[in-house]
Amino acid sequence: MKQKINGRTIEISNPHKVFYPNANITKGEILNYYNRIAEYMLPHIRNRLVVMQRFPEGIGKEGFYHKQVPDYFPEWLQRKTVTLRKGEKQDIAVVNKKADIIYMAEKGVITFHIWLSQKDNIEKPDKLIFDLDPPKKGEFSEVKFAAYKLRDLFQDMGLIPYVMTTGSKGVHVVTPIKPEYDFDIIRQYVRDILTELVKKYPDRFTLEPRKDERQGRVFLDYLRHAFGQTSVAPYSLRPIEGAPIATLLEWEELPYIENSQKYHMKNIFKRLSQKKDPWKEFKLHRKSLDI
DNA sequence: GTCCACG
DNA sequence: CGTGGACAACGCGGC
DNA sequence: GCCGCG
Ligand SMILES: [Mn+2]
Ligand SMILES: [Mn+2]
Repeated sequence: MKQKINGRTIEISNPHKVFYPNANITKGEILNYYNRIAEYMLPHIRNRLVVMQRFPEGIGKEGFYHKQVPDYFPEWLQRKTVTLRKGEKQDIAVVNKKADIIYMAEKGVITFHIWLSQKDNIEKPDKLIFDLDPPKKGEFSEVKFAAYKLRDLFQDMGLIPYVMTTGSKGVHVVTPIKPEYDFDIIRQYVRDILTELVKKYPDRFTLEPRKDERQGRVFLDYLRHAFGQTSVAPYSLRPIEGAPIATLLEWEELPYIENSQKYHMKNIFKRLSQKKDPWKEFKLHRKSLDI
């Protein structure tokens, strides 16, 4: 079977292979999903380097993260050569068009993880991302409490924070910024800010990286702010039964969200047909940080 | 999903 | 010619 | 340097 997109012909293999065993979702359905969702994804993923999380045998078998684009990927898929901390070079995939998403999905990519910077300015992130997860199963309300506190914090700084489910356990609070500072500067800056917030709520928040030291507190994960680190792309599927999706929200919806997997392959298009883009103004809301 | 050494 | 097995990430914090 | 973590 073949599909033609953006003038590229993509050969689709094994469309009937089951990728989500429990729900019986096939590779063909995943490709159909990415075909339909691409227009919503592209504004957020375009011009960014991506790490592919691949499950060529479905989520019932082991998957892997894939950064170095293999030579057998087509020449039309853009690579960006980056130098790792250890000095080695790596050719990372860049998403520019719908065909890029579909090609990667054809190669078993279920989840797209994207850089916080764009391809022409890879050293400088254009958004802040804080990853908030429940300290224990079923404590999503703690995640929401943390999200609101971060929202207030950034709004008070004159910034415009947004919120999304990750489709896994928690949420991301994402704030657009002008790409003016390197990752290391940003990370130190946000860490200092969060340290103050933790002082205010020492029994609910922590910056402790070791799980067994968190003691029921929400880890305010700021560690995505580093060169080469990624976060899940908007509208990416997750490799979890039920095919949950990282979904952009309005702050006004958050009170009614009870878990991170509320939106999934079976209900997302109903939502999209009823709701205007909750992040429509995201790029317009990039502000300078006062560092 | 693709590659390739090996039978 | 067919196929089993190899392969496909990395940066940060803290000890 | 290595482990836990995402
Ligand atoms: Mn998370
Ligand atoms: Mn295979």
